[in-house]
Amino acid sequence: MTENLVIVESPAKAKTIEKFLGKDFLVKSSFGHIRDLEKKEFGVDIENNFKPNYIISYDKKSVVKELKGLAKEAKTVWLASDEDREGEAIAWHLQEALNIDDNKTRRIVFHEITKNAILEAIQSPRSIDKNLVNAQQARRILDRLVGFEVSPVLWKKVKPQLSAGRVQSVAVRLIVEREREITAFVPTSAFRVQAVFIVADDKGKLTKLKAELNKRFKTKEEAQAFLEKCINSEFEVSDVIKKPAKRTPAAPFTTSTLQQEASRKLGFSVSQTMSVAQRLYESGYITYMRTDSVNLSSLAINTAKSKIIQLFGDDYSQTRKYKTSSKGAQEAHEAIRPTYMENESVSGSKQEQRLYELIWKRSLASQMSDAKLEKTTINIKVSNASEFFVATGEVIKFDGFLKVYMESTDDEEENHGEAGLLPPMKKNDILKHETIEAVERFSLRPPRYTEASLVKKLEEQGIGRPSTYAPIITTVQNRGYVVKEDRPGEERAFTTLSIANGTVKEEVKKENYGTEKSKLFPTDIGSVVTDFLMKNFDMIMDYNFTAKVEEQFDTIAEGKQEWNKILADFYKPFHKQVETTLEVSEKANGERLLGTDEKTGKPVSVKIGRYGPLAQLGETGDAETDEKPKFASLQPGMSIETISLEQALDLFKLPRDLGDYEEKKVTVAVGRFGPYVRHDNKFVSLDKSDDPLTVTFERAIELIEAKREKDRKAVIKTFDDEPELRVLNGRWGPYIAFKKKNYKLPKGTNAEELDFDNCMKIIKEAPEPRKTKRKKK
DNA sequence: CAGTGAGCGAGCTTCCGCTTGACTT
Repeated sequence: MTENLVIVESPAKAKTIEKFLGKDFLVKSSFGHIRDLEKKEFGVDIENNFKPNYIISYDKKSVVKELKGLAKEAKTVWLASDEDREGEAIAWHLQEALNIDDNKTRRIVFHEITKNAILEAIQSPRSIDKNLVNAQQARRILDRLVGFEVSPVLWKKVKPQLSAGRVQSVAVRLIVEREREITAFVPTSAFRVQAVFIVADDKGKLTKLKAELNKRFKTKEEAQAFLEKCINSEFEVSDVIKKPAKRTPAAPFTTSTLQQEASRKLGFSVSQTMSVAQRLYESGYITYMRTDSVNLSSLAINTAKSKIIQLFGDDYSQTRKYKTSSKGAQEAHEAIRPTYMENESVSGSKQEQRLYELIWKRSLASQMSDAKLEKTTINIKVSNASEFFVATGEVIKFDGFLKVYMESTDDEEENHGEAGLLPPMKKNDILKHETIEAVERFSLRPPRYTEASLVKKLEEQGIGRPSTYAPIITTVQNRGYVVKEDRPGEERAFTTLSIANGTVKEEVKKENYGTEKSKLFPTDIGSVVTDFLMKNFDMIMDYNFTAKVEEQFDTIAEGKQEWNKILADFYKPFHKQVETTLEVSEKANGERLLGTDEKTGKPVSVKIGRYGPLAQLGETGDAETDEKPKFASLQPGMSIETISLEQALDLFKLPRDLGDYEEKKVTVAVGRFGPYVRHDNKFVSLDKSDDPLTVTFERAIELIEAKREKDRKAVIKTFDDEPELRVLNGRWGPYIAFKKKNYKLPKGTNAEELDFDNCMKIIKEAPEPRKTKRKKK
């Protein structure tokens, strides 16, 4: 029998701690929360002071059973869940669910997984902080009330199966509003003037110097006038200004900053980062990856220091303590850092190695000295004009932390990176110009969110927690509110002016802009739901709602307020909104009238239908003519908010009848899988370059014939005795098709040599397809 | 797999935060 049972949240943590504590301690894990509100019948008795009804979560039954047995045998049970609201609640639920006596329960906490921290914790146990637990219960119950009262309103007023919640609805709102800012954005253009000067040094060696004019011109005429003045101007250095500057390293990683940097530097998605980090954590290479703390243990700071001195010398070391600035941080863990700072790399997959290296560099850099720079600004006056050119350069005098790590940024500004060292120059030097060019540049619209920049925004607002950032991104996409995709950019013309042979030459060039990769776009349903919620549940949709209720939860944690009182205060006005909305609110479908079809004189509108966004031609309920309206689904990438009348009318042109081929109709249309040609009940996808609205009969036949040829090649073997049995060539190589089912060939089979008996044998021996319990759709 | 959009009614959906695997593609 073990004297001491220690329960932590994570199994990897349990393993580490067990080593520190020795044989008198058995360390087990609860795998997070073990109980939650009952889902059926709400799980909260609102009439009865919001009494929660907790049940053991389905997938925790065996864990709880095991822990219960161990707890019964142990003399002392140490509840060592995290030191935050959720951790305290886990400890309390454990005590309740495992039925542990108060006098044999000890509550302990530690912020870092080091031997000292753990031994110290064992020396100073406390009891469960019921106020903190109550703050968690209030949080949990409030989220249930919001989610389970508002979602059904959406089912009735918008569409079944939709969801709303304190976090997800606000996340969608951010994306919807950003998209509308982008739609409303009107770019302005201005002419930026850049010059390349030739500078000669003492020995007559020539170097180029790029400089930009201190002013942008609003019109082409102004830019032209300036360039004309330049033709006969002299260019003289009027100022050389040198200023020292410094840069400071960024704090070590939290979950949110790790997700951002892994996205920018390694191109990882938010969930990819988390699963790679999880593996590093389980291998013992890094500390816990779900944290909002930037704190490093003194042990880590010391090993980082000696590593830095060993690698780069004393000058590069500067120990620092970082403070968390993000709203609502609970700081139960350390920052994310290598377990052993001295390990520059670890074994594992390529991804694991790259993420580890990123974490190692960031952690090490955070304990290094500032980089010292010298910024040089050179002003060059133009004899015939009042404007002047400015060249800037930056020289690193001492690299400090930049030796290992440089943080990236999200901005899409075109000219990153300053020029490095400038050629030596002094006041009154006269410069010759190589080129002077005025280029029309357009203002930038607000950027769309990436997964990582959305996480950053949410964290800034105190919305969501490190353990939920990745799931939030998944949820809003699974609910169909948001899509992550690439979109092609558009082409636009811009004007350039340059000096050539003593005159100003004008050219019109083309550029692509607005190309998006892996960005978050709202869907129509996302926009409609957001509008509906904004109109009827402004309280929940307020960006400050979470911050406000967090303040309330804090007063509960401090013992200044009763948790049921806080909930009652919230629930009263909230529930009234629910009832009023159910009563008075119209069904929301985002309907928008686009105009009238000139041919038929009928109205054209768009809205969200049962199966998604659609365009409608004509009106319903015309009893006299008994004429039903025409419907057409919107195509991917179209939105009911931005579609034009012409685009909508185009949708009704499909399916198009192209004529007869082999006495059967050839039609072209757009289906769920894109544009296709249909002939004799067979479908052939159109090429990317084909437009279903204009594709010709000849081209359609070409596609049909190509498909036939391909199908012929797809059949490797048929059997006279059994027409339903065929050996086919598919996307993943040869396979057997038999009675509508497909069977893969055992490795090393030569498809050409298969005979009837071989095939039947493979079919017979094929493993039963496994049962799947897919939740989605 | 290449559609749908009338209307009725039964039965279902849904939240946020802690944790990992066990599942697909």
